[in-house]
Amino acid sequence: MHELSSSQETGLQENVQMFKALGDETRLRILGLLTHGELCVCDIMEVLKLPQSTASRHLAYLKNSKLVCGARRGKWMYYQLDTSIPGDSVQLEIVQYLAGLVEIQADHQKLVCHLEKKDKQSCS
Amino acid sequence: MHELSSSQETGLQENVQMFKALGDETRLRILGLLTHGELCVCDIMEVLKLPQSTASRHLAYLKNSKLVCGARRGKWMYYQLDTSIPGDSVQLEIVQYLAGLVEIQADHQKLVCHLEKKDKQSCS
DNA sequence: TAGAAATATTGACACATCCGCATATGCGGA
DNA sequence: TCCGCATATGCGGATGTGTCAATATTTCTA
Repeated sequence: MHELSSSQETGLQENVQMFKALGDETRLRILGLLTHGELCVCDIMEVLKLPQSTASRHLAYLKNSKLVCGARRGKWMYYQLDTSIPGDSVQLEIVQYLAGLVEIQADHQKLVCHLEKKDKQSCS
Repeated sequence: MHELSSSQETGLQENVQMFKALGDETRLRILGLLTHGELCVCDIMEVLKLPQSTASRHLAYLKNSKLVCGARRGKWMYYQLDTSIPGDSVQLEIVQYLAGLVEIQADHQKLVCHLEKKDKQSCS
């Protein structure tokens, strides 16, 4: 038995950190892309036209804020929305809300094109 | 007739601005207090122990980010959660989420005490 | 074990942001 | 119209943040 009320354990500071992470256009767009599923840094770089260090930095920031998580497979780091985010959390509500924004949808379209090109290359 | 998809009109930049506003502990606590209803700057100052200019600044920031709105009545400025926030919006979800955090609930308790004291003073 | 590819980190710069004092403004009452 | 209260704003200093180039690290492969 713990406290008697309040279901969530997250403190105010962690929420501040999360919102700070959300308070940047590039990071919102990255989150939007990750709605699509697991992506590696180079996908994000190319779709959003970011220099490598910038992409990597933002992903580290998002990871630090518990919004995304990453796993290395071989040379690649694959990032995705943090798998520990519960289905009924504000975090998820926010991400789904973002996915509805036109700018994010446009990015999503670019991502689809990018992934298709990538697939074709590895096939031919 | 406007666009064919996407119900909301808010652009990415406005959302960035909103999240920036949420990325500060003091502002989150102010929003928490405003869950209680309309408050004037001095209430917020006293409950959160903030210097006047700081309180006023944060309120201006929140107003600018469309999270709160204010109206002057006499010498006092009364702030409240922006009345144009729809009932099913992310903004409201976020504010309700905040209201569940222990730190915010503690502030709320302090506010209640503060308001009681204020009432007693004007009665006696 | 050397080298190449993918990613992370560091360093420097510009710029935004927070804070609180001091001051300005808006408003009501004398 | 002058004063005082509630609030807003200008300003300077300290700190935080985003960006990108350069460099370090990790991992695979030869």
